Amino acid sequence: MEIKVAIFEDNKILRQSLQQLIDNAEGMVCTGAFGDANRIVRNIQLAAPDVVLMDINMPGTSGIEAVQILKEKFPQVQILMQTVFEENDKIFAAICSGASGYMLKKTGPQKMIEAIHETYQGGAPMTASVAVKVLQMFRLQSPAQKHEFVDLSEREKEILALLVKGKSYKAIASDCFISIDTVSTHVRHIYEKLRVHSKSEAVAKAINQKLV
Amino acid sequence: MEIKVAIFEDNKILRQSLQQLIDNAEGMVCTGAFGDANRIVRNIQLAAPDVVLMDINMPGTSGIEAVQILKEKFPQVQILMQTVFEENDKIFAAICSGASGYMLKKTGPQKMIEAIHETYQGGAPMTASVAVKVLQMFRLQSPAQKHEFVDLSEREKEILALLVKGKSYKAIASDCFISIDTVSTHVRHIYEKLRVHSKSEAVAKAINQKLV
DNA sequence: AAGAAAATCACCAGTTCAGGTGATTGACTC
DNA sequence: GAGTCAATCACCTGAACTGGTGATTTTCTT
Repeated sequence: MEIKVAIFEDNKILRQSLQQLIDNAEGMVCTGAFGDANRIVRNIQLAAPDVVLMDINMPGTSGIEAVQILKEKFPQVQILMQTVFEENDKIFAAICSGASGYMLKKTGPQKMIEAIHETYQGGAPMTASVAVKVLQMFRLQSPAQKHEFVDLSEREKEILALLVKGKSYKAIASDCFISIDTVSTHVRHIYEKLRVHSKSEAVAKAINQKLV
Repeated sequence: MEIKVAIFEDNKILRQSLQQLIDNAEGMVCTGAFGDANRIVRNIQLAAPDVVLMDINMPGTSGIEAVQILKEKFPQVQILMQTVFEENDKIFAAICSGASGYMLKKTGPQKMIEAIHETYQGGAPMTASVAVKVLQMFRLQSPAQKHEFVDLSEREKEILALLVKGKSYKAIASDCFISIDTVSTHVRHIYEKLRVHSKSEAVAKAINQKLV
């Protein structure tokens, strides 16, 4: 069975050459080529593709929005993003929206065909430079916190969590069935352990260090 | 100039066949092949490689630890991880420690040579299944929050940032060279826009939605 | 059984905050 | 030129918070 591919690309020349490339390739066929993503739902129903080639910059509905719509309505369709520039935030947004792969347009035809096959098989083809950026973003996101080892008691953690939610001492007292003075004492202990001196510092530290 | 490659791999057969593969390939040479990462600093100094092939599971110093050591002492060396299994946490740890690429051992020789070249050129070669896992992890980590689009003025963002740092109105007033009453007014506007009613709620929202 | 730690309560003084009203200036828009 | 909005300042009240003291009970460790 051939892989059915749909193309969304506003540049007519590029769109037609992609269509040719795909139709001439072994094992795949282009079932639709569109200049924008405006009537995407209907167009996808018409083309019934396995894989979608999606340009990220298009007039009207952007490629990113299109991915979100597609992934919601046709989650089985695999999406391969195409772009000229390697913008961090675009890459980030596309991946989070559910794109499977991310190729630069300067990619050669042979590599492009390979990428489509890989996408169809559930892979995640990425242009080298994009892969590097993804790993970089990955590293930035996670290792931020060096757990300073704050040893809060259960009760203190509970109260800290309520503080983070924005509750007042009074509300916490009633939530925990304790007096407001007790809350105040716990909070003081929390401040000592976190080495802070206000509610907002405590909240910031709690979130940043994932204590809650 | 040939690419100098060092191998860390506890399985002798595999180590030797990798060495042969590299020595027979165009444009690269194996300058060291080691069965463990125990004396890694000295071994790296001896081999002076551009690219290191690192097995993730080794007796003694693990591949992950070795990556951390290498990236600290020889940050210019690119590291290509090799493993039999696709364990999420291992992949995660290797990437965060600074590995450039991540290939399964079942990868064919031709692909392996390509991956080494790509690593040397600053790329991030990944076996398809690994790339998919990375993107999955990526999606899990970030998309928790739907940016509610809060339109704070520059001044308000500035003050919100100081609130997050745990500063009091008085401290903010003196930092911004404005009166405490003005701070209070700005804070009130911030609360309205964020639809919160206390400093700690505002701080929590600011951090969670990355407004600062 | 002694000691430590957690959880609870109380009182208190001074500070800070939340939210309400009202007002001025300058920049930008229609 | 009228209207809007950001930024600024002022005054006020009641509520909330910070941090200090001291004390009791339960639970866990040694």
